[in-house]
Amino acid sequence: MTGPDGVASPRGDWRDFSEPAIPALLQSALEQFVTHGYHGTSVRTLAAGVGMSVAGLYHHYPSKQATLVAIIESAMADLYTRTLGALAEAGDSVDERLTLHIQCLVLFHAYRADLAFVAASEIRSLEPAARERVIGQRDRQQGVLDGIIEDGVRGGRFRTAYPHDASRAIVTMCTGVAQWFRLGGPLAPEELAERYVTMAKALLDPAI
Amino acid sequence: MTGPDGVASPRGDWRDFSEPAIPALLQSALEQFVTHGYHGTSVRTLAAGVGMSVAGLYHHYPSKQATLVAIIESAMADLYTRTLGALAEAGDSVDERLTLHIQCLVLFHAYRADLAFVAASEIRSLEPAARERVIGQRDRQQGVLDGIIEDGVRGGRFRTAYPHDASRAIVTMCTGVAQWFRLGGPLAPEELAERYVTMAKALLDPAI
Amino acid sequence: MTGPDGVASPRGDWRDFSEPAIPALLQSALEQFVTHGYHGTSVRTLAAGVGMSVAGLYHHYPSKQATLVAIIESAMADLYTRTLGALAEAGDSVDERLTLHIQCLVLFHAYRADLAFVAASEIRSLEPAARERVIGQRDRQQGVLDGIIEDGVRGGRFRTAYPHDASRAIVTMCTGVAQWFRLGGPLAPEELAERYVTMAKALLDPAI
Amino acid sequence: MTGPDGVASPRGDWRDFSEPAIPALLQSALEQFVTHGYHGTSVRTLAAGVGMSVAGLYHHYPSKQATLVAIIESAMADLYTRTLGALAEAGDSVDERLTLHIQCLVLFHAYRADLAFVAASEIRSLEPAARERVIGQRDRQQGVLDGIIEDGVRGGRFRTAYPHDASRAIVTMCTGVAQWFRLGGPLAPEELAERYVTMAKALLDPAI
DNA sequence: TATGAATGAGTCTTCATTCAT
DNA sequence: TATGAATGAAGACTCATTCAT
Repeated sequence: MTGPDGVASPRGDWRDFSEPAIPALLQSALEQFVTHGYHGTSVRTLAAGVGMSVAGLYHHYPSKQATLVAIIESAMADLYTRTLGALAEAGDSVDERLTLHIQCLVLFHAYRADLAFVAASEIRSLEPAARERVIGQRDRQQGVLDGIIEDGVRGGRFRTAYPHDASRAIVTMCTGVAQWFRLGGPLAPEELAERYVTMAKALLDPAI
Repeated sequence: MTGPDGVASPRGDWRDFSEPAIPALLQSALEQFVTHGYHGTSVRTLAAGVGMSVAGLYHHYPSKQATLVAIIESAMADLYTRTLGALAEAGDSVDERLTLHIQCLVLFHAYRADLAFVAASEIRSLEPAARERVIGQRDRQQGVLDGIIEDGVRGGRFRTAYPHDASRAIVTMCTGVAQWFRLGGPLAPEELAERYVTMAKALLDPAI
Repeated sequence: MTGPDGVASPRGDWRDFSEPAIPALLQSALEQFVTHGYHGTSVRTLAAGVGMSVAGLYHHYPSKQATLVAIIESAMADLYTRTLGALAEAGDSVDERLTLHIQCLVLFHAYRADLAFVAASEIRSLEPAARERVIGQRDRQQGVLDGIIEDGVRGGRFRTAYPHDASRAIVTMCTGVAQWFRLGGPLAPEELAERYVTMAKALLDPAI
Repeated sequence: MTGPDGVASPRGDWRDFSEPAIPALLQSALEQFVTHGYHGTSVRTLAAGVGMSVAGLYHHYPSKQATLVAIIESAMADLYTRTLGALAEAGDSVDERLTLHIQCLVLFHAYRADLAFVAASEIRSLEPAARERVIGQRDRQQGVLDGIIEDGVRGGRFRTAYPHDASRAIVTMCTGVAQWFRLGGPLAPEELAERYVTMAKALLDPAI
């Protein structure tokens, strides 16, 4: 994604996580959802988390459910936009597409661990309409790696005998980053992403 | 309990999932926890799920929390017991230890997907005492693969440059099986386990 | 009350508190009613108090209410029987009737403090039929002192200007013994009774 | 607040019971506690008593227990403040101190019978922290009469041979007023108080 | 915008009681 | 007698939400 002048803009770069992903109120809600889950969080503690009255909170969001929807849809949109950015940068090379896509996945799940975690774990707490929408977005997102691997297998670049299982395994291990990675630890997200690229490639291309 | 060949195996075969893991009441609770989460499940629906009155449920478990504790601790114990069985069977070979341990992990997360899922996702819903206990068990379980990989790297069997990240990635992809695998699908757990063994080995031993 | 041979018998003597007033089960219930009140005591703790199952308790008393009725009616009957014994012993002298009746009241509220306390404080917890019965017994009991004092005033023995208030004050201070007196303390019930006789007489016969 | 003569009395006159002692919500709760006891009263009837929903009640008090605490502590504080007022008015004379203190006790237990009754009978229903606090206040209150009587005996004004028992008896008969006195009956609290002063003095100063 | 007060429906849990064994 | 298992009703309390101000 490029800014109006055609120069890669911070806001549009899929590697840039300097801007907060969601407004402060949702960020506070997100932290509570991570810790106690959606159903384990009450509107009262949500309001307390932003130093607001309960009624005041309802001036920003019409319901507790609406905050969850806003959080999850923002997460899905953010990741998908970054994914498109990575793919655009990669061009046609399967190898480059895999590399940048894995990097994109790992960076997102490392920098936006909370957001990614809730977006995955609280889909079940969405009311039907939003749930279906989000499930569609999730499948579309999942399909990206499937497509890359299928292309790579067809083109002889990857030798895996079960591309679909490999894709699942790779997605799972990348999204799993959100469960344990903490910013400020010994490893920067970018280094971790490099390692995951290496592991994914090895996994797709077993020695025999 | 005896194995298929009549040889006594004191604690059951680690590959055997024919016996139900938990009593019917907990099984019913488990299914609701999977679908709606612990906090999203009420004792009313819990009781209805086993065709019992609410008060009747309290005759068997002193609290809703107690059912969660029973479920999670049973899961942790079951997996660890199987892990010990697999390691015992593997003997000293690093290769065999890795192979059987991965098989054990995948079989458990495929056959006991619900149990494994709740044991991982609802630790946060445990009250402090049980939570600490379970976290200890989880870390002990995690340490098993760490140990195998460290041994393999030391002995030259694996060439990975970051054994700890590789261990995390492998554990994550194996436990991730619980999120999507369904019994009765195209692939038997045993076949899936084979594939994961292959992928794990490739991941630990990249071409370069 | 005299035994079959006409000799004053321990069991019939209004001064004798050697026999337990109520069976063990009721005694245990009584203690809980004193500590937590009738509504603050559950059938489960009642059963636990006598080392019995809940269902077992229902073989002895048909309901929780029945234990309260048994306790209170036994208290009322015990006190009234003793009162009759004291009056019979006193004969016609107003002075002697007052003396022995006060002694009887104080001894009962000292020796049977728990019983007297619950009989007074839990009348409100009785269901209507038993409540009315007990209120009748209480009023009859109260009337005894009223009668003595009226006689004494009429006969010029007491100079109080408001016999009814004096009667209330004396009854109140005697029954109040149950709230603070403990057996085994520095004063024996019999000594206390002597003192209360003196105080009651002074109260009924002010200097001017 | 000013007395009838226009002289400022910082905390109100100890003889003045024209102001309600507690807010309407607590007054309603108080009446139910008198009739059914604390444990015999449910939050549902508590709410119904003030024409409010259960949840509405929790907007004002965080728990049922909190209403009991508020009631009892308000009773203890009210009585003690009045007691200090009476003592201040009495000056150094033992006779005057006794007179005004008895008057204060009787007026309080006549005008605030319900409050006094619950404050005495439901101490056992307080949770430990509040219970200890209230017991301390009760003992302090009890100590006032003990002190006056000790002074009177030491100074030769009272001839009782057992001042401590006499004090207990007097306190019991004064607090007992709350059990039977009803406003609007044949006797005004002030008249009753006069009579109790006379009886207490007689009791403390027996003819021989 | 913001909030204190309010609420119907729901939460988990305990109640007194019953009954088959 | 005795009891483990069970239950409908009620217990205290919290829920997400509304609304007058």
